[in-house]
Amino acid sequence: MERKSKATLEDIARATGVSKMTVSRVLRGGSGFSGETRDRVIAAADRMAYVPNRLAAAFSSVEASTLVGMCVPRLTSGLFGHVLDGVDRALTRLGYQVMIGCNNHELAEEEAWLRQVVTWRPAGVILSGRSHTAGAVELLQNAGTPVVEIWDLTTSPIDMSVGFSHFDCGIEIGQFLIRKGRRRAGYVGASSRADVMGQARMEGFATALSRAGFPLIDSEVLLDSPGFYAGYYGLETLLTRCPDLDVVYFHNDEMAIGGLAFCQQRGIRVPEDLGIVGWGGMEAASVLPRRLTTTIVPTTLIGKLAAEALVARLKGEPVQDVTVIATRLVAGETG
Amino acid sequence: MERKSKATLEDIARATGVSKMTVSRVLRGGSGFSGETRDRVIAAADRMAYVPNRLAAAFSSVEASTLVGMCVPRLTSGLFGHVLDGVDRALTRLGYQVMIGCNNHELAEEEAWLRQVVTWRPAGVILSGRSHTAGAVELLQNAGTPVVEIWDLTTSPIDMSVGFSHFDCGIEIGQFLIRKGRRRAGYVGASSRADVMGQARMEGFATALSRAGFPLIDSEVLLDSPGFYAGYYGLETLLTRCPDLDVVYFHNDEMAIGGLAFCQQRGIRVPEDLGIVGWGGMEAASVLPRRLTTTIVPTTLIGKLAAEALVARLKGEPVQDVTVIATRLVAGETG
DNA sequence: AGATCAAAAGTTATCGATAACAATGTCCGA
DNA sequence: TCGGACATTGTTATCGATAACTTTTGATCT
Repeated sequence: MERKSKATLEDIARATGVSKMTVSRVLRGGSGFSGETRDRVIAAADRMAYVPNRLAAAFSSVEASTLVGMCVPRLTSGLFGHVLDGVDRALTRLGYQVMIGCNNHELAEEEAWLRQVVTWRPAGVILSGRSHTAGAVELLQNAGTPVVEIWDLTTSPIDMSVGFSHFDCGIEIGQFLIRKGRRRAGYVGASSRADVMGQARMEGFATALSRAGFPLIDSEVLLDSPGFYAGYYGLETLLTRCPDLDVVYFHNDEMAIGGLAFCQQRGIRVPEDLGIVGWGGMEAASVLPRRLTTTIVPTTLIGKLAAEALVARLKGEPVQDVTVIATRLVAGETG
Repeated sequence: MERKSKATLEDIARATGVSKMTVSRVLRGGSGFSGETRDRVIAAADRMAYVPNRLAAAFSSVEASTLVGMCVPRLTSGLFGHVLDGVDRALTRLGYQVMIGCNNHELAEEEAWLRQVVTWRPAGVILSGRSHTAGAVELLQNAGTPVVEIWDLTTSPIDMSVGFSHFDCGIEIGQFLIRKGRRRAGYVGASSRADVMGQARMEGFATALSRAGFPLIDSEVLLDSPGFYAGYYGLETLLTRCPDLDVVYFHNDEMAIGGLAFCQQRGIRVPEDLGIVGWGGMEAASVLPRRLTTTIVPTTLIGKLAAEALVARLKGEPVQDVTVIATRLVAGETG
């Protein structure tokens, strides 16, 4: 497979009898040329199957980059798939390209990814979470590009932040369950060391319960990926230790569905014998026989707003540093 | 936020007292320098927080690009999330960066994405599916970069292919159901116009049934995204027309689970009254009360092999053009 | 008609790296 | 001690676009 077409601005310029600067101006659609030249240039570019070289463009002028880096904790998570989709749609529409990365919930991997990404001199970067290594922060500050931290709200972002408080999600669910009369609550999670967000939800949950006078009885946090199996076996382990819990809050919906499966298996009635509460708002959850009690996170919206904030900053438009996203508690039938 | 560090090879060269070519050689880890120079250069680069400019590198020599474009039909699909993960892990490990795109199952959107991607002069491109617009194919041939088409097997790839036959998946399920004694089968799908792969599975399914003498009774293909709701309502519609079906094959697992939910709602016993069969191998499916009958696709593996094939070609190593991936029929308890 | 000014087009320098080639220097055997 | 082989280093040109500046053209107005 050999590169056939390799027309450059120069070639088009020669073919049209103008200078390559004029060609550049025409193709970027600015001003400084007559209608007649424009037509001739465009016709020539078309005929010669001209493919612009954005490498050269981005290289010659920092502002010309249309590359945005986006790093998520996991690519296989349903939630982040939607975030990514929101980002990608918005950025594609606005003429940008997305370079992805996945940090597996490890800050060090995020930094490693960033070190690669900044070599491409991206126009901006979107990160998930508000915790980063010192090296990562320094790298970004030196790069001088706009940065949006999403998902986990921070009031003192590196640059901009679009997200919500995981702690508050936990608080809200805790208060809700107390109102529903639950008194003996447990928590089942699963995460790598560095997952501060699930941790924050659990802490919010525990805080709300304590304030109400019925503290969290026990929790089981597996060092595993937070999926269906972890929910199933996590609940089993927790109930073995504390058989008399009356509600369990899970790290996410996948795990809660695993928990539901365990209950069904053991003949534990939900919600009569045990309440099951998830988090995140997974599509699957809505067609379960009983609607899952959970918190819905507007994932696509977060992605979209993050992308738009980034582009606004790039264009020099005013942007608010912190965008708070509202999550929605769905009462469901399992809590 | 201002760009602070902007050290270039030139700066390091000056600081070290060598030429920038020598610095370039050291930092790329080739040969042609003494151990002493290497240490001094590396120390200087470190001290000056040197960030290589891959834009300049890729620009000056075509081989230097470590950028790979990857286009999937949907970013929110669980299956493609895993494919993407497989690709990303493999490419990251090998020192490449991934630029993503999403075509929403529309060939025209794939071409539009490609037009943007090739301007970055990527080292290679991974596409999903084997159908592409004429413009897209021409673009790729002119670009002269390696291309891997994944997911849907083609024996005459643009360049390389890693995938499996959707038609054969349908055949296999059809034969399986006939062996199990099913005689009155239906199909429920959902897709955009251009989704040839779901179409291929249905055709394989219908072919197997016809060969056995019990042709496909009816099918319902919604113009909707192939999710839980589409499965639920698609089955409802199909059963209204043909109440006496004894098995239904769904476009994918999500839809099959929607179908299961409908059965549960209506008191239809599965698999006694009606068999429910999915496709794809969704994690969630494995913790359902009854294990879903489905075909498991090794998504991550496909991504990994596609990435590795691409890199092998880039390094000039021998690569087989077509890699056939085995899918696995899981008998389950719902078929 | 000449002055004025804006639009249209051209010129030159530059971004930061790499390729290709040239120029040293060093060591060793003949 | 000479010369070749090889390792080390330097020089020059180049990739394709854009920024900033200059020149030309043409229209308008007094």
